[in-house]
Amino acid sequence: MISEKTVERLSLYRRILCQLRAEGRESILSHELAALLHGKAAQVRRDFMQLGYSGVPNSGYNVRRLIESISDLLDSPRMQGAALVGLGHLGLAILSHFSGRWRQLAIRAAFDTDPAKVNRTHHGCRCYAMDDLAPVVREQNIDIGVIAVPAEQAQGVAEALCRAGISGILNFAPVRLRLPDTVYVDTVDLTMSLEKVAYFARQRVSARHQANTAV
Amino acid sequence: MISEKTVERLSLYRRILCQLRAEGRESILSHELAALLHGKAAQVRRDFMQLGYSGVPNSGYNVRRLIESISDLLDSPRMQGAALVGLGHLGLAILSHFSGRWRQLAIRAAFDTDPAKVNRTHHGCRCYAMDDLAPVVREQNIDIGVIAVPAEQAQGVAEALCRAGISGILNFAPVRLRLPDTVYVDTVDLTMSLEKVAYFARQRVSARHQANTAV
DNA sequence: GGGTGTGAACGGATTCACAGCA
DNA sequence: TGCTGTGAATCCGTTCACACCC
Repeated sequence: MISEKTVERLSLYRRILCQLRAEGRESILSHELAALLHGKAAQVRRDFMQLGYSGVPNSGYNVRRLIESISDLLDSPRMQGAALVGLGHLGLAILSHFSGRWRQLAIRAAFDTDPAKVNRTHHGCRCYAMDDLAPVVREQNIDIGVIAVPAEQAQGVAEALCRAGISGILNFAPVRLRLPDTVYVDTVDLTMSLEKVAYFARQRVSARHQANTAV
Repeated sequence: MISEKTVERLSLYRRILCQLRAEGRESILSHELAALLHGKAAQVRRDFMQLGYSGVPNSGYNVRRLIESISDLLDSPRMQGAALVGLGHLGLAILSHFSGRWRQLAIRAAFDTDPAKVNRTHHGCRCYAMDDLAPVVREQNIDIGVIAVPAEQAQGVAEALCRAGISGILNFAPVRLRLPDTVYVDTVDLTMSLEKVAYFARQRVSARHQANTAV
């Protein structure tokens, strides 16, 4: 019902709104929020329309209520747990990034094949052996998997997570996962992102050069 | 001229094609490639059309030539260099991910404020103090910046990179950077990605449940 | 026959533009 | 007056469908 793009923006709105609230701001206009997001005011209004939250003409949106409204949509009524597989640098980065920040969504367990990491706590999160994946996922009521293992192992790990009953995966391995479409998959591909930046950076350079010579 | 989405896919095509080449595969049909990408054949053909590379009816595309053709577009004729700012777990993850993998695009220098990291080599990459950013960027002919610092410092780092003359930024900090539009910016937002997965994972669960009860 | 290349149709997301309201 | 909510228009990416070629 609500589109992927809209959900992404709602997540960003919420983050910005929380900052504003912390600064004591009580209300905000659509075009102010748009400016902060590099978007257009109409888009902001349409997103909130989908949310079902209404603002007030001339005084805008109430920051606190808007945050609540977005949270009603984005957060699960019951706690959602995530499992992280792979405790290399990337896994550790993810762990420290998410450690203890959200109440409604937390990484509850980590998994790795390295015996030196297993049965220890990293950034406040216990690391288990891969064999324990299914039981731990079930016991801790985990329904999201985060994959931070090398490309070769990603497909296997993804399948194991699915068998354990997970319903969403955030994948950092540079592979297109083949999974039943009962699970939602989002892949963050660092290589692709860097190549994209490299390409468009070059375009900007030549555009700049062109503009200079055109004058 | 060529869209962002298309560039993303070209990057993925190339990776898959390189694997195929390594396996000794000489040619491939549009619908085979589409299947590997979870896309449609028409899309693949259209992407290659934009590239200006033509296949042959009934025998498809020559793998080696196609890779060359994509590389002509994506890779810079002269080497492109990148600078990484922030050597926390995320920075190290990025460094090890990209270390020595590409000839046309490499991370040439890293920067951090921590004196324990400065003037040492990490994953084959020298770490400099932040003060050296501008001179090193200029000397090493770097035109891409990768930001892997905490949110609070990201804007400042981004501005410093711009002043040093960079033309593209890959940003991992959860902030919308405000920069002149002469630089291309792509932000990879882990928090947003995870929240998105969490949301759609929930939707899948209820969809599954609905399907079960509907029968 | 079974591919490719591509104009045309489609669909979803964004933006415009304006009615309605404080 | 200056904002919000929203139908209508527009834009852009994707997909269809078919002419053309091996």
